[in-house]
Amino acid sequence: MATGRPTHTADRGRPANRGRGIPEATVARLPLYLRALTALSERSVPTVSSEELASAAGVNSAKLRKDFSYLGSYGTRGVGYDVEYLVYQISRELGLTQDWPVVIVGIGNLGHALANYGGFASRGFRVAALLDADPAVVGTSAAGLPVRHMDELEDIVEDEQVSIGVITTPPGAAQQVCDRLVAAGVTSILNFAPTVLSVPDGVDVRKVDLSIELQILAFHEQRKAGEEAEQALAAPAAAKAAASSGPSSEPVVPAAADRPARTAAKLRRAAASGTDGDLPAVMPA
Amino acid sequence: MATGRPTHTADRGRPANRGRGIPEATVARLPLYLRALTALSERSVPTVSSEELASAAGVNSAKLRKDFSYLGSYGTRGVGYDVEYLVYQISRELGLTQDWPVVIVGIGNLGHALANYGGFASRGFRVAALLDADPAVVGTSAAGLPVRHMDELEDIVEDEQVSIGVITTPPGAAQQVCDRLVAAGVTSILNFAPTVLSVPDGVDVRKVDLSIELQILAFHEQRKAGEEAEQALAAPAAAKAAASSGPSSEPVVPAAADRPARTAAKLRRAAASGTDGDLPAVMPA
DNA sequence: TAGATTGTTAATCGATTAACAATC
DNA sequence: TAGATTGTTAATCGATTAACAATC
Repeated sequence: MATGRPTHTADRGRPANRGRGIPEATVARLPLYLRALTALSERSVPTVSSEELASAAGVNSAKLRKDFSYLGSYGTRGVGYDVEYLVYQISRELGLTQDWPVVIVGIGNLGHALANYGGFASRGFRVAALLDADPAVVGTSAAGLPVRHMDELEDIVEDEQVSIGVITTPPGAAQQVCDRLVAAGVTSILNFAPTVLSVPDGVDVRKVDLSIELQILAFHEQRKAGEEAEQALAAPAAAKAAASSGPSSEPVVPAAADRPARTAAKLRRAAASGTDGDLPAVMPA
Repeated sequence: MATGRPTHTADRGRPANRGRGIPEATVARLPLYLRALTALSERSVPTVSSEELASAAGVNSAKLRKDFSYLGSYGTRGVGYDVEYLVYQISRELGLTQDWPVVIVGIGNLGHALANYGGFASRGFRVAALLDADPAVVGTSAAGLPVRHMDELEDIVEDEQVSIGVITTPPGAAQQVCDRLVAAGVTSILNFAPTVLSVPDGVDVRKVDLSIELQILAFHEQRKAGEEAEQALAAPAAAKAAASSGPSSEPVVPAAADRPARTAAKLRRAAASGTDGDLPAVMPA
């Protein structure tokens, strides 16, 4: 495959960088832009600048323009982007102009929640079937659809041409369900079970993992606590230094000082944790 | 802040690269390693090599060793890593050795699912309260906890020293709920509503968005369809060429050929979509 | 034309990877 | 010691960002 990038031409509708082109990071942001554009479209806003749209999508405008440059030249200098046209182009790029039947396997709390999720149907995705292995659940209904038995998985995938499967089973069942989905012909899997799935080449897996997200937040939260503890310790000395060096417009203790309750909680945590170099409470056996 | 990296020392328990150190990409993988290590620990496996652990976590071993090098030198050359010790070190690094009270706001299907999520409690996270604005929901219970009214939010955050909030409200309510959480002292938010939240500096937001994940899968799925269509078109010619160039051990049409049903579905989709340069069905007004 | 805004460049930053010296 | 495996280096790759020429 050629690695040379084609020279850019500004003709509409002929993307500059098709083929192996669009970076993953850009693909991951296209849905954000699309959502912001859809909101503008509903308000009948005809055009939008990169600055406005970037702000609505929560990114900076340089990144947005770079992202769009991978799709082609869909803007007008001095004016901005045509909202409707961009909605269409991004939808097409993401494959949302076609119908994507999806099966959801595992109809517990989470499966129910997903079946009822509104944003599902709105963007080309259609719940083709809900499946569960539990006879007590099979035959009930969720979001107006009957829950069918796992035995029907292969037939449904074939009959409905399903290429996307959503796994919301308990972790122990996830790999087995994944294997059956893949064997039946599914090539994209969205996995909500906290398990690493192994799949053959050509099958995409994305995972959504509540526990991981919380742990990442906890990491940063702990770090904030540590920083505020340091600031609090440094504050008296700094205040003294500031007092002796005459009037200053800069506050001595920023941000943290005006949120006493929060800081108190964090100091307590910082003291309780091993953040500041305590000996580990557990050592290797 | 000093940018010079301290020289690495191999003493246990004194991480080489603390402070502004650990890259985000590494932080995001620590929970994966921890999960794999916990499983090994439950099986009483005493030590594990980077190769084995990487495989269990679904990454490559070079990446894993690089990741661990940011934490310190916790392995033993020629032997591997002590499972229990590493569980402790990663837990501590992530802040999981302390208690993290969490509030969940919005007790619909998804809120219920999260309240019942087992992985929640197991790793230092504790559901401090379930909150909802709907009087019909307030007073019911989920996962053994009563659903309380939004009015109690501020008191609960203060009393229970909550620093992490989970938003599972409809999108229209998310920003407002977020503002209240932040005003009450919450500094980390996990957002399941499909909305861009704006928060002041010092507050972390992570989002989980089903719709975005599906759209990313659809993008790749569409691309697969396009590629298989190209292969199918190229196949007859390639087969002819191969036939005339004598015996060969390489298959002419790889992968796609042995999954006829799937390929048929994709060819249909490729034909239906604008992938191959059809004129757009929608043009700007 | 003058003002506005895109699309592109180039510099910078951060993440990944393979290879291997250090060392258990 | 010989074999195994870590921790680190350095090369490479991909993503971000600011700046600005192109141009509407």
